[in-house]
Amino acid sequence: MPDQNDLPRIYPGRERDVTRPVRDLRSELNAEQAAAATFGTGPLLIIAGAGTGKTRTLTYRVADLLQRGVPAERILLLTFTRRAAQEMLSRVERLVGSSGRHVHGGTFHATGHRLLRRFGPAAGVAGDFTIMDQGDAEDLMHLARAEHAGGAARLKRFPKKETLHHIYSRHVNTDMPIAELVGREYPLFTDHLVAIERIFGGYTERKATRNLVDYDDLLLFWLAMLDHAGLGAQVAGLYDHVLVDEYQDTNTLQARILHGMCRAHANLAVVGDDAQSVYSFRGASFRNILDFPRTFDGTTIITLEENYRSVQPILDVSNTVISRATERFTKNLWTKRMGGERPWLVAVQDEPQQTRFVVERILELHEQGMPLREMAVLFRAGYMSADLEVELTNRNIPYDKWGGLKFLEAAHVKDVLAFLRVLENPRDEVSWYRLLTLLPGIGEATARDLMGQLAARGWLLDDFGTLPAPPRAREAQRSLGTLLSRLQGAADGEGSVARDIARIRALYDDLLREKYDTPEPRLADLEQLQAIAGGYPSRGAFLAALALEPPQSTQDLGMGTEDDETDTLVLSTVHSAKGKEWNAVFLIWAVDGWFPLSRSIGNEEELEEERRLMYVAMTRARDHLAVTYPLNSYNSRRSADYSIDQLSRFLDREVRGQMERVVPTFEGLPESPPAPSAGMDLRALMRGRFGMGGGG
DNA sequence: TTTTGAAGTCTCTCC
DNA sequence: GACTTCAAAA
Repeated sequence: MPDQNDLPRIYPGRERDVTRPVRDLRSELNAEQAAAATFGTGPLLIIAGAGTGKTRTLTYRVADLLQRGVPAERILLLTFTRRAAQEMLSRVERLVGSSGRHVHGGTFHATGHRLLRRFGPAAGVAGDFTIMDQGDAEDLMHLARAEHAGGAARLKRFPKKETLHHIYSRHVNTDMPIAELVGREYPLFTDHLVAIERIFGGYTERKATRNLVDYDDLLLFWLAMLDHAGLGAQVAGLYDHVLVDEYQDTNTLQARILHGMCRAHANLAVVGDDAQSVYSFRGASFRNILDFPRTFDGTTIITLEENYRSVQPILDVSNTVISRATERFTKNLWTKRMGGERPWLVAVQDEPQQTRFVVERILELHEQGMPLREMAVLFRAGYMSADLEVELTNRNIPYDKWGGLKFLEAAHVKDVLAFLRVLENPRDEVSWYRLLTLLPGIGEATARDLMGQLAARGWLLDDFGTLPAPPRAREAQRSLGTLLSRLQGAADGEGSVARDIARIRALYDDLLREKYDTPEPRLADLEQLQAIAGGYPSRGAFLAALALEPPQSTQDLGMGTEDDETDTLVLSTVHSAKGKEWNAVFLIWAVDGWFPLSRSIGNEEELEEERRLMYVAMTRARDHLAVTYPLNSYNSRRSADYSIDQLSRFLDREVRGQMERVVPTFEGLPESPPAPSAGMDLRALMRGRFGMGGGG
């Protein structure tokens, strides 16, 4: 591992090396950071703006605790993503040496999972439960809906499984009564409240009898364990210090868990920035961070405002954008990084030109010596990078995409995993449903009927082959039955999961080839899945890891290789980019309806969240920021039309005044389609703008 | 009654 | 471009 900070390792082992002086961590931080890092005991709230050294402060606090003699395994560090946890723990390790390795760190969900595996059996939760991801949970909700909706589901205006799951999850995470939630967010469905609650009851019941656990349950059971008469004290007694990153993205359920975990000592340090709260769809509320001092008596508040990341012009624009927020609590950021380039506001004609501008500017910066890994292209939603990805591939520019549609969400990958999951948990109804409907001649109704019979017989895998399937499905049923029985008997061990997948594919690949015209990319996905599986000792370990730590990007699938070695451009949704920084950032599709997304327009709260999201996007940049907006876009709804697009409403007159307007010319590149005659001369819109400046 | 094919309807963010 | 809904076919 590269020791970038070339810091001496003070703690080679668990014992402090008394021959070396204790490192003065204060000297490496500013006054506020140092106060936070070396703060003693009791609740601590650190309000930290973008780029103010939030991670650094938290990392140093962990190091300071270790230096003060707190055993590493008595420290719990909760982060929002697994990426953040890994990064912080490796920084701690660089700072204090290998003792940092024993700090417990991870996401709330991963930590809840670990505790549930360990303590669940004592609280009546079977230890071999299967974790459902969101898609699985929605599928189970679909089954519950089919059973419990009654006549209501036949109506047009009845919530879909995704909506039901969303309502359920919000209810669980925020404590808001279902009636209030539905009334507030889905007034259309208030007539169906009784049916909705009945479905939720059925969903919960199904989870229990099928030994399934959804993401929310990982938190719910954690809280339940804390409230448990026998276990509570044991679980709460695991840690002496709890630290939480991105506190503005926690919800009330998580706050209650923290309250329970720290009830004996109140040694809870949280870091957050209300201006970067962008996960309200998950039940998070930036009010949570405001309520912190009220929830935890005697809270000390420390505010970090000096930004070490961005040059002043980038900070100016970001500050102006966020200053329009109707409610905010942190102050403006400032920096000593004076000078620097003003952010570019780039008007392009259409998507192909936007793509071309981004690619050429990236190549230009790259030729000037900036590594690709120091640049990122950000966008509001995963699908918005499609055109760019094609072009990057054509030009052989390596990139790594974060966020957006994930590998594991692809139907064919889920299909193969369903085989493994049924083997691991024969009661896993969601996976049975997938497998059964895969067979010819078996649809939803027959699948439900067969599952009913399977349940009646006690979910024995070997019974599957004897079930009365329709004649068309007989042959496929027999081969599936044989396969499952055979795999069930196979032993775990080195490479066993990859071997299982190979056997599954012997059956499944043919189905795949029949189903799709071009099965090759999907077959390649399965190839990769098989390769990843090679690194796990058992099906259970593999499945749990996939649910909680999904490969974050297409590159991550390349297995354990350190990404630092390869120079790769990052494409990312703004959400996935949070907490990261790059030398040059391109924000594409800064168009009203795209950013902010049109569905948020008209809803004040959602619009505010979009604004914060824009702020997050801009503050990722250190030296260069370019915001691009196509003047017109191909509108798929009315495919013959181009629409004239508006620049994002967040880039108002004052913001634009702080930016450098740029219109790329693309001389000698005639492939670009001419502007369509939409009744308006688009070039007229561009008139009065500056030429492409600053470029070299 | 159940499955399948075709037209129609949206399209997000993450553990 | 993926998924739901509707209508016809088995």
